[in-house]
Amino acid sequence: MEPGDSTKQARAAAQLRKGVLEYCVLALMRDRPRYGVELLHALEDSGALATSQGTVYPLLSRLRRDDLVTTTWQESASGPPRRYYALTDSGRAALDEFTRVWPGFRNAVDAFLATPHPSTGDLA
Amino acid sequence: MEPGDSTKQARAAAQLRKGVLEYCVLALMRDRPRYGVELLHALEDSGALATSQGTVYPLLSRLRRDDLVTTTWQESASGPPRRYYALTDSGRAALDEFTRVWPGFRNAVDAFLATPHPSTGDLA
DNA sequence: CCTGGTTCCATGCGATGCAAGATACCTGGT
DNA sequence: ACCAGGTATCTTGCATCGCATGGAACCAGG
Repeated sequence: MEPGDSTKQARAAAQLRKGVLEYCVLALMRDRPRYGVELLHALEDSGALATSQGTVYPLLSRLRRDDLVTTTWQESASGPPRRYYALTDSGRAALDEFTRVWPGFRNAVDAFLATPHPSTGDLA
Repeated sequence: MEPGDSTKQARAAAQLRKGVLEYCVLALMRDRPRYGVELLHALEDSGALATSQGTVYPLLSRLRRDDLVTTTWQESASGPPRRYYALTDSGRAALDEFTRVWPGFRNAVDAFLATPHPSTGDLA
């Protein structure tokens, strides 16, 4: 996906990311603290959720503002210090919430796409 | 889900809807033309994608503006006339695009949520 | 000193969902 | 004729979010 890509497919994928990215980032921190570029690379590797720094850093700022993550600076062997992001209790709760909500949402979309007649309610 | 609901769960679901609603509405028109309130009820029935008129009508306006749907007025036996929305070729193409993109996206999110270690790339 | 790689962050724009309100049509009761 | 209630459409203003762009700081090597 090149930067200047503005095809319909890219547009659909872009809209799709909205709101989900936040929780995928939280999920990445579930095991251990991560730093910005690390998260960026993990999202890139996933393919469908690849994004840019201009998206991740404001997102991380919001997470910190809402007390979903805490941060600690840590020296790096090769490069400037890294700011590591770790889940707070609120952050873990939010992630759990999302994990509960997601399957229902996913199945609903699957139903709309799969079924020829996703049931308007009537059958007459 | 009450109107004034602002719990974390509702917030997560709201963010989730972004970008997906458009294509679910298109999917609902796949078989036959539908009118606003009909679409609204179908979304309500799905549970996870329930929304309000203030969301659906601007969305339908955008779809019409982008030539993804065409509309025709039709009398109703009980009530004011209804504006029926039908897919255009572009609309059907957009729906197909989304149908192609969605599984990859869905699986990516599933992977992030399910796996304890969604692979930062390293395995050492 | 200067180039290049790594890491962080802020600004401005466009798009989207939503609450709230406004308008119009039809039916039925008084 | 009048009014209330349900059906159906649409608009306005707000908050949020993803993203392109640009900038700043730190380290290593030539």
